[in-house]
Amino acid sequence: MSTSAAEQDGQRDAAAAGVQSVDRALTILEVLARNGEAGVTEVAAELGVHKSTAFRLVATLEAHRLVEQTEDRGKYRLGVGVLRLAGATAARLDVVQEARPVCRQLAAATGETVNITVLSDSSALYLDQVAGTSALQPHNWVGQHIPLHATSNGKVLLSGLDPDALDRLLPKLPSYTPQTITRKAELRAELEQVRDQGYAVAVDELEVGLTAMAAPIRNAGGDVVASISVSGPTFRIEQRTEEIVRLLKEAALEVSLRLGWGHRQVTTPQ
Amino acid sequence: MSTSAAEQDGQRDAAAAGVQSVDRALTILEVLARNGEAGVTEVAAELGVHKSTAFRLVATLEAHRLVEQTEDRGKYRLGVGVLRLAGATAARLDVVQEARPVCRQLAAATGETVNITVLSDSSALYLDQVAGTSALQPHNWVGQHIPLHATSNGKVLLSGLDPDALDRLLPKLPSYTPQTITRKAELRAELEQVRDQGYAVAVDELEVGLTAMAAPIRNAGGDVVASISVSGPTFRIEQRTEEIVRLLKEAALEVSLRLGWGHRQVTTPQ
DNA sequence: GCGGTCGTTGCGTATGCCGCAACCGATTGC
DNA sequence: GCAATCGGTTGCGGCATACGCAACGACCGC
Repeated sequence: MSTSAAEQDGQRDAAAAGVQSVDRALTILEVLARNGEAGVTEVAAELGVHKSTAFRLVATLEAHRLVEQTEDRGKYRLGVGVLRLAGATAARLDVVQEARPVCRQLAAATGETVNITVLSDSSALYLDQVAGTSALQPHNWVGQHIPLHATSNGKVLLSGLDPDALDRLLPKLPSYTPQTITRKAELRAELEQVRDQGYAVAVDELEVGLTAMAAPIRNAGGDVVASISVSGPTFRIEQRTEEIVRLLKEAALEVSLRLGWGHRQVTTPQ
Repeated sequence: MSTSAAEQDGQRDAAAAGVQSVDRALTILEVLARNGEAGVTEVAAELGVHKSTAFRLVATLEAHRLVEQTEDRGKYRLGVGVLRLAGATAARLDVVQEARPVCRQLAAATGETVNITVLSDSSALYLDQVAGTSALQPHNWVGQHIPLHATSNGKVLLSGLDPDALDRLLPKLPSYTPQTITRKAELRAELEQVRDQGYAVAVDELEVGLTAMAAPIRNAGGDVVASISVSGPTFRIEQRTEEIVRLLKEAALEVSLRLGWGHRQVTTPQ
């Protein structure tokens, strides 16, 4: 808490973080995640600490392979250690564990990219991705937070919540393309339809030319705990919607069954 | 330094880590990645520090969402923050970029041409090539689409797919030389062998006089995302297969590690 | 070549972390 | 039902340790 006269950015929630040096080190990771690359001086300025302090912290992170420097004398960026940790994290989540073989098969059957998402912090957190056979990885979404109202996964996740949670999670509905749903009433109607038909569609709503379809994954209690989606270029998807929806719903059901859904009386009120 | 009477595992490289508390915190992440879950007491024992120290560190990690505690009785495990960081890392991950220095070294060590390929549209797409030291140079394959069943790279890429994808991708197996595999059953057996031994060989199967060997490159999820190969005139390769295979597998492993392939035993409770 | 910037390193100091011990809630044994 | 145990959590004081300072070498651009 020294130099309480930190004039630059007062909005940093510096307090309430137990160990100062660790907190600073982890903040460095977040800075690197945000900026992609950063030098020691830049990091030091962002933390409001001395250059040498930032360097020691970065060096410690580097010793654990969490960051790496681009060249001998260069900037720093996130390292492979992060990916190892992420692999262990994903392996721990039983949703991912159970869903992975199903995702593989779904990706093979449709030829498109398959994703698993969960609700996290008012957005859709992408947990896993299996690339389709068509081509190179279009985009790796894993770890990204994506708006709920502009994606098929998001709609599915929202459809599992009680209606008033909608206002709490999504006070506003920003627009990304002309197709993005921006009116609450329209979104509510859409979610109602998702609940009815058991899947969601998003055509050009997040990105023009990108279409995705998603279905809910339920746990033993019947709650929607995750969402599984198939996505690809609109022109490839739109001609095969029925087939993909069928495969998608089968896959979602399969994962739900593995998680224990349907094995006991479901007590969801109508 | 606390009393390093931690008798269990002496191999901890305690020294040479700049900031002590940060080093300990990051070690906690690694412990959690390895064990899946751990309590404060367990973590403290593993680090050789006091319970309270471990708790502060874990609490700081928790404030950054890198760990989270299970609701019931307060064990800790890796959190979603790790996935966010991984998303930022994966965004810049490029197979070619990560593989290039390794390819260079492999080309120098073997003196032969090294290639990187991925699966694309039912064939092997050559992404990168590093020429060997020999004067006798093959042509540049980069950008070419090459049949999957007649190349070592193709076999490796196929070996990462589920069996029924084979029929979809390769309805027919055209012949290029007398050595080309043209029967599905034979190809299946060959792929099985590739999976077992971790590399593939193709001798005179695409072009008479051309031999290639390839090994799989895997991403964090364990999928085969690319293939790396060493190729050259049959007469030069055939006498050094064991050496080349060893170097090749080392190189493939190195690239896989850079892409996050660090697979760990997960001791999830049954 | 010269000023500016960046990553890196030795050093002294007081800052912030660590170990101690006690607390609390839950679970177990008798 | 009570005591004993175990595991996570918290106040406190001493002292190790992480920090800021300043200087260095390397690089870049004017």
